Amino acid sequence: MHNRGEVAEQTRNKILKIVNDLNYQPNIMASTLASKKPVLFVTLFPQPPSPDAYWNKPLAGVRKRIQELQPYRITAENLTFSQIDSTDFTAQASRVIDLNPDGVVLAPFYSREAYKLVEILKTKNIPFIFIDSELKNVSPVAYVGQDSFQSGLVAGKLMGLITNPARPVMVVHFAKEMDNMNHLVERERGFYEWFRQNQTNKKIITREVSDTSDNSWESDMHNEIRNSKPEGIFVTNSRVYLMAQLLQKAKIEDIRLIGHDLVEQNRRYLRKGIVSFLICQRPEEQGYNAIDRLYQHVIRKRKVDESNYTSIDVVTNENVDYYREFKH
Amino acid sequence: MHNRGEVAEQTRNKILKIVNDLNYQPNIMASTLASKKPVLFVTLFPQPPSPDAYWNKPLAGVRKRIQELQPYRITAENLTFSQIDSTDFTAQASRVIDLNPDGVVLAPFYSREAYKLVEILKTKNIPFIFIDSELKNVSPVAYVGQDSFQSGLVAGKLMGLITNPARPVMVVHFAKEMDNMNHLVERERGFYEWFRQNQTNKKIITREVSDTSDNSWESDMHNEIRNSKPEGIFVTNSRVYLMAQLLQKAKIEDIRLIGHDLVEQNRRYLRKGIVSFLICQRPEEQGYNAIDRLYQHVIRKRKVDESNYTSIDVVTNENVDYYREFKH
DNA sequence: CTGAAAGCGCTTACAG
DNA sequence: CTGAAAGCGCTTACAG
Repeated sequence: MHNRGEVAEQTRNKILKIVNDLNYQPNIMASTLASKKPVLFVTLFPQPPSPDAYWNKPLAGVRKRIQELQPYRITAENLTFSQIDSTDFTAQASRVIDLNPDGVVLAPFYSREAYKLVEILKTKNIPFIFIDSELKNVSPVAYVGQDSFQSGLVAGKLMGLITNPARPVMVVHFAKEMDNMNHLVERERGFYEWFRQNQTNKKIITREVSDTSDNSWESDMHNEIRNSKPEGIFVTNSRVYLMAQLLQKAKIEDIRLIGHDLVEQNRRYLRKGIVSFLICQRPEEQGYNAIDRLYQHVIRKRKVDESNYTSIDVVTNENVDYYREFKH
Repeated sequence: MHNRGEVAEQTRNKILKIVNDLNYQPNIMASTLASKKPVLFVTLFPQPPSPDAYWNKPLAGVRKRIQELQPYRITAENLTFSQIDSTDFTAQASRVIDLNPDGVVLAPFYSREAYKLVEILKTKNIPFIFIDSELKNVSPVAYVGQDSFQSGLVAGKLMGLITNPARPVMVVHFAKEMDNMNHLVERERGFYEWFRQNQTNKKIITREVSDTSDNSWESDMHNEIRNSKPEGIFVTNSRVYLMAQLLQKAKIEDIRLIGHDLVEQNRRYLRKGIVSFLICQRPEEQGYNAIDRLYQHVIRKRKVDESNYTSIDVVTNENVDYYREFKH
């Protein structure tokens, strides 16, 4: 049964039949108790720039599931890499390898560098799961994240509901290196697609803000707004609070704002009514699920669903309090 | 440590201090392995009238968590009672008692009868958790459900978005015995409250449909619609598909529909565009969480949060596919 | 290679 | 009352 040594094919089948007939289920409690072998999972996520930042949330979910799994002798090492320096990803990736983990949860933020890490994991037979975004053609154990295009459709619909069809709207990306940010592009595509299907003549423009290290982007954006006079702005990521700040400072009150993710600053602007909708993706649940699937696959030897798209939540002032975070 | 016999207070404290200093955590695996004592949880939910009906969903969540907890020697007995006959509740309640369970999850559908059951559970020291709705002043281990008033606010906001402020809207309850259906009343209150705060002059009327056993309600409702000409209808529970059916049959296409819960028929009308929004409450998650809390309380002896309001999800044609059910 | 013993960290029936 | 042994259902090092 444990594939120890050679057994005649016939005997093997006979035993397997009996096992099957008795519907034998090994007792995991007894087996983890008897086996002293500890299990190590490693996570590799972007470094959150502040305690309220988005990437703390998947980590909270990871921690929760790890804590629950503590009796199974599972521990985790949570590594992070710089969101502005791709060489740091490579450095952390080699730490991942050095730890020789039994499983890895990975946000493949820099795709080129991530492909290299995945290559090594595969040769070492270390199972891995993608979170947030995925690399194609590398067959991970699972992908846990959202469907960005579809969430763009939702953003489009909501924008369609709260703006006059005759008035223009704007899409804003706060990001550098857009090529690595496939998410944002997909959200934008979905947004445009909704209007293509439902309000063909809607006027939409897209702007990128790649540098927010000083305030110079603000006056540029302010001019842009004066020129194109949008009635609504869709910010494709969690940094919608930056736009909210700008509108507040400039005392612009007739522009509707839609953005992503329930980080603390966004929550505040949602409550003030400056942000109309936030589209959310339950990052804590994603972290929790990623670890759970690794556990199911590595320890329980069960097959897990390969893809796990989390729900696309529409959060407003009225229901925001019921999208609470895990307690840490 | 196991409170066996008498120990001098001093010695007791000394030991407890050492235990504390060493940060001793008992190993649950070893303890459940050694203890042959099985644990029985009982659930008592309304009987689902069809395989697609709402109350199958909490049950699916219950089953999922029970299955996960199987190695802990936890089993469950899932009892149901008739939604149209309160005496059946009492009959099933006495079966609950006869089973002498280690914990109970209870939907207190008929409040008077439920109070009696809770009374007995308390004298027998059997912990219980409410699901879906709760009884006041009986201190359950936890309540798992939604905030109905708040979800009414969400319904109001959405209705406000998709209807002209100058046009009337209608609230429809499909229910008999409204006094026992506090949920529906609270949802209605929240709905009115949103308009009170945001569109004071909005015209809203409420209608009750208590008998849908034959089709006679349909012509009555059709007349009602012809008279009051609502632009939108809010159905306060999962039976919004009945209204959708009526609108479809009568070929009425200019009325917006908002309702509750992602049952299969509602999903279909959402896809067809006849229902604009469904407000949902993750019933599978509620069942799952109820069992989990019972487990945390009974087996792990941990304190659990007393109330657990689930999120108020806004589901549209664009995001419906990502609110999937558990696999059974 | 393979059978049988020791041991994982607890609980509980039992002997003293 | 209370200490010490047996046993829960497995894994793994070990002897043959």
